Amino acid sequence: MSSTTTDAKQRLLEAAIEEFALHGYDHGTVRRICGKADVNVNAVKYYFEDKRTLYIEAVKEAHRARHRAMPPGGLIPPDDDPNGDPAIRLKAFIRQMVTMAVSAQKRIDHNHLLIFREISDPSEATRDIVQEFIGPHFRRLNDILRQLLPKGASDSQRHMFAFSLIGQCMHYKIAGPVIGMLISEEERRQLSAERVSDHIYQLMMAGIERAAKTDSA
Amino acid sequence: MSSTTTDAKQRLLEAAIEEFALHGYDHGTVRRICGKADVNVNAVKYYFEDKRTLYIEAVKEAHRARHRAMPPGGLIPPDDDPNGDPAIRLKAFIRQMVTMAVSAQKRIDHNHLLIFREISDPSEATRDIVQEFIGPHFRRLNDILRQLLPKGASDSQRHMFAFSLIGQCMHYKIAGPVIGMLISEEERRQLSAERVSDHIYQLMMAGIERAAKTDSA
DNA sequence: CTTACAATGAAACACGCGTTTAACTCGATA
DNA sequence: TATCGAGTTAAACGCGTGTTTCATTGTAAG
Repeated sequence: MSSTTTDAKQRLLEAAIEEFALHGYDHGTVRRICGKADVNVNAVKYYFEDKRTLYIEAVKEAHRARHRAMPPGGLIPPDDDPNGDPAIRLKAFIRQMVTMAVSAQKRIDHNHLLIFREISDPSEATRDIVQEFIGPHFRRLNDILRQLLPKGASDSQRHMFAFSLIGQCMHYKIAGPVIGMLISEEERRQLSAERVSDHIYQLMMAGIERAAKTDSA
Repeated sequence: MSSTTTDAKQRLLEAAIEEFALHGYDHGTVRRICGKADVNVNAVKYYFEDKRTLYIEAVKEAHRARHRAMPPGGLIPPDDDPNGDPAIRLKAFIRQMVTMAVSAQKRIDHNHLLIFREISDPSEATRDIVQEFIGPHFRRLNDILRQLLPKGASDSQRHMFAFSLIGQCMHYKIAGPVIGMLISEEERRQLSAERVSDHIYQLMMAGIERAAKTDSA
């Protein structure tokens, strides 16, 4: 059995996910990764040729790991019925994304962190990530919005709504440190995933309803 | 006359703004900066002690430069009357921010780039930047929102509206590359600063009006 | 027992970085 | 003219990085 080799490679991958999620590709060092994985620095060349390849494989592994451990609370909820109430689906979508954005600090989910980082700081692997990982979610969001927006809404109109939603959710993660400097710590605690996601939901629904009115007018 | 010294220091600052705006603090190298400024590497120690101080001074200079070259189309329009129609002020605020976000590619404005980078990728200087530069804009936005939102709206409620606005605008810059991978190039061109800012304005106003209704109910 | 080979380990290499040192230039001043 | 000091220059230092080399281990096959 080549159990040890698989173990070492797997440990290396998981350590890389954590390292790159916390520090990004550039700031992440192979020495720290190997330290976490308890393997020699040479292992990265042995198993992955170089740092760049290790990173790409780590992102892919993070993707696979997320699909493996989907329930409960996965990104694509198993009960997201395409024929369900689109408003409820939208609310759930927002809730999940905000939770990812604001709660990634306490319950550290390196797989999610890595994806967020890829979006805000693209690397050579971003094209793959977008196609394999982000694309499906973006299409699902667009499906929901298509049902909610008036029939006459154009693709670009719908996409702007999608970007508005995504932008709001991601802002709490990306600008997290700056937000912490702009408001008091006490108020920061009040911005729970529940409150924030509800706010975004109300805002989106209000905009959608307005679009419906101006469209019919 | 100490014209040459001032020249060298100024050239260093401007080169640093460009370098840090394009590559960020970590990726920016003092050697490249000195190359652009056509000065010796030691000049950064001579004039600014070290890289970090040079960076902070560069950001401050970028701030000053923006205020110097304010009209036309500056971030804080000279005609932003605190007593003017808050809806119009909001529209202008959004328009300016979106313009910064989407047009920073063609007309390279290193000063703006530097600020955006500070928000999405904080450095040691971020605390200063937030206090001196971002804070005033954030407060101005909150002044506008305070006039538009119902009296009973809490601080955190108003702040969430502010973050929603900022998040939407910044998303077009931060997730620019990913957006380019999600939609066609033709549609990408359709997302002009005018359309996007109008969309965000409509969305925000709809949300504000809904808040007013639910508040009075 | 010997061999073969995957796996590991320790050390060094080559490079770029920020930083520092020390020498040099050159105009102002006494 | 001699002196001083601000400005500038070239070279090196110390460090951390990704990467490479080469020796060593452990295990399975011949």
